[in-house]
Amino acid sequence: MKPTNRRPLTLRDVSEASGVSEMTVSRVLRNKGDVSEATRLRVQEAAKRLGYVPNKIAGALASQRVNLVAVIIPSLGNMVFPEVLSGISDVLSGTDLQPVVGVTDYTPEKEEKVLFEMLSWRPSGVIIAGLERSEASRAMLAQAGCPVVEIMDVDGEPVDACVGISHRRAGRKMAEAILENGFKRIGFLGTKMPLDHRARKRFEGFTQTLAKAGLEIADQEFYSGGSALAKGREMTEALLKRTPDLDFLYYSNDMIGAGGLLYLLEKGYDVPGQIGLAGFNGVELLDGLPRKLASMDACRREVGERAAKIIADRVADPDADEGLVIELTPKLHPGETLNRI
Amino acid sequence: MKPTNRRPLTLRDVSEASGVSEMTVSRVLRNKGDVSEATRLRVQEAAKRLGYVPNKIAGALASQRVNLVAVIIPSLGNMVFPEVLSGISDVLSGTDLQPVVGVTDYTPEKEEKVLFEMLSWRPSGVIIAGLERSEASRAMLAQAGCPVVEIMDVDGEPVDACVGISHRRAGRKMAEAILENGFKRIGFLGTKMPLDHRARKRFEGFTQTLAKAGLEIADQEFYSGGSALAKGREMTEALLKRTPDLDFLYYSNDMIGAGGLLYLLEKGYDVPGQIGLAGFNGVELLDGLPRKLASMDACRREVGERAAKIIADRVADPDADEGLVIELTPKLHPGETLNRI
DNA sequence: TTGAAAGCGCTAACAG
DNA sequence: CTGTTAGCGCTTTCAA
Repeated sequence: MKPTNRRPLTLRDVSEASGVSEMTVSRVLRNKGDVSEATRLRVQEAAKRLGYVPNKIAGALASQRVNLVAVIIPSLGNMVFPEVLSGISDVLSGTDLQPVVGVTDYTPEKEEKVLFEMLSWRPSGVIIAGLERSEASRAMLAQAGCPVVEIMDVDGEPVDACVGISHRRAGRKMAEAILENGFKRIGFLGTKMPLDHRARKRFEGFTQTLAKAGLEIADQEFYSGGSALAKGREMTEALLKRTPDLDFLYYSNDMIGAGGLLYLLEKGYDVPGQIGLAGFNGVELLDGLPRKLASMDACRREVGERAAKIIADRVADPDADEGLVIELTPKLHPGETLNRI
Repeated sequence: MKPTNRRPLTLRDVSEASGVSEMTVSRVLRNKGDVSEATRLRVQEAAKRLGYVPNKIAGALASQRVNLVAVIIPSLGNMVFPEVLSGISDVLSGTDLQPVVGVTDYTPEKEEKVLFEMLSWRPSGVIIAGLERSEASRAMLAQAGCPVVEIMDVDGEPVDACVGISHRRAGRKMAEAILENGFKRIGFLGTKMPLDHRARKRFEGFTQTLAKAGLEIADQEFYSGGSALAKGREMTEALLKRTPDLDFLYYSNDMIGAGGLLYLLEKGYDVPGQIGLAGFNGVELLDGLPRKLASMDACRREVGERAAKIIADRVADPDADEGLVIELTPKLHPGETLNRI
């Protein structure tokens, strides 16, 4: 089967093939307005026979409406974002809206570019991760003329609506749980990403609560690139070599936490008796680990669902929910690496 | 910062603000044609000051060109596809083309829908996973009037171009390696997905090679849904409980393989002395496992890169590479769970 | 180097 | 229920 037709078909072709006016053909193809059953059938038959695919570009220009929702996230490799997407996608599939994904690689420059590119298609809404961005990006969002939902974080000033958790609060909560369990010599392992503001806020909340208890991070280690699982091992080894008396390791994500856990169990550490562990995100992966890693669930699916809901509602009624801020509560999963009974 | 302007700006607004004709404004904004430095600056200043974002819908309709490449894949949760995407994205970022992702959830119906939806935006090219699809989908691709690259598999009849590995060959190759190492009682663990044609073909190639050696799969187990790592554990346990004398387990993906590996090591099995293991995909994750799982690399990144290259070349020159088929060679990574020296 | 006119393929609005 | 008439905001083409 080889490409046959260079010129894509137009409404006119269907109109001629069916002997019905373009306008009526358009009505049939959009299920809009009343059309007699007879004409409907003739048109549908002709459209299908010819293999007509409507031109949404022309349709969008004429109707001034585009059923696309721009979804802008930092990365797809993270497991976290696909889950948000799937929440969005589930909700939107109940409407006629369609998500379109753009990726920023955690850089404000790329974000600006992607945002500009997507807005130039005049989407019906924008869902975008985080609250920190360039002035130019904020300006574009403010002028977009469509609903904007910033997601995954609520610690900051949204342009419009906002759904997420407070990462500062999440960091504090984890610190409290660790302190309650009597851990004192705490190490931190994270990513070398100054632009991951959510990780930064968790870290701030974490250290802040430790400080209140008169403690500080005893040692820390950062990585970038490579297999997170392998890096978790390496960093854990390096950290404990340098500071052997640590009794707790707080990882900025579950993947490196899992690597650390595997390493410690292999080396015969008593977890959590001798050393406690916790990660962040509550990823599904944890279920298969030899011991369940403590973590905190960032409500990723729900974030996606709520954000999509806000867009859908606003598309239906432009005044609904303007500037709405939804703070979700991250749940602590103590797993088997945090509680010393 | 609140949304200020309901009506998005048009070229005309910039034209009026700068005192330059719409046409010349358009030229400046697209770097097309000769414009005097003076006018160029005035226009750029005005556009930036107003925060003008061009309307690509109108532009695309007028110019009959869209710089979008439709990328259609079964899932984002799989880790495999984000890697392909990143290959595509890397290559396209060197052009003015932009990928747009659609997800089919491994169903032909959703694929048909997504494909129709994307084609109705008249993309410059289509990259789509797999070779098996409904007649309607094939027809749409054939009529699309743009380059089409089917990826990840070469065992079948492409509509146009094609880049991937032969999964049948991959299955055979793995079987050969297993046989060479003297394993005889082989179990298979996979997903319950009749529509995952690539997994099916690997399985066929695998059993076919076993058959030539007078062997067959001794037992098998399938799963669907849930944490793949956890499922890998459960299935492994179930399989060995039922058929304790297996000496090799072939997993249809690395994640369940990793779960199985963790389970076996925990239970004190001698791997690969007592029982050998292999997965498929060569995911990065494997580097952090206690013992490196044997696997086979599906060249995911390269597949993405090559596919994007084909599209880019064809956009530049419509006659380039038509119907090109590129078969990549999957590499076997024996890891530490296959070779008994 | 700049501008004016004529659509791109479709749909809103109105008339029959 | 069906058709006609005007654009949507931009770019192509041609003229100045």
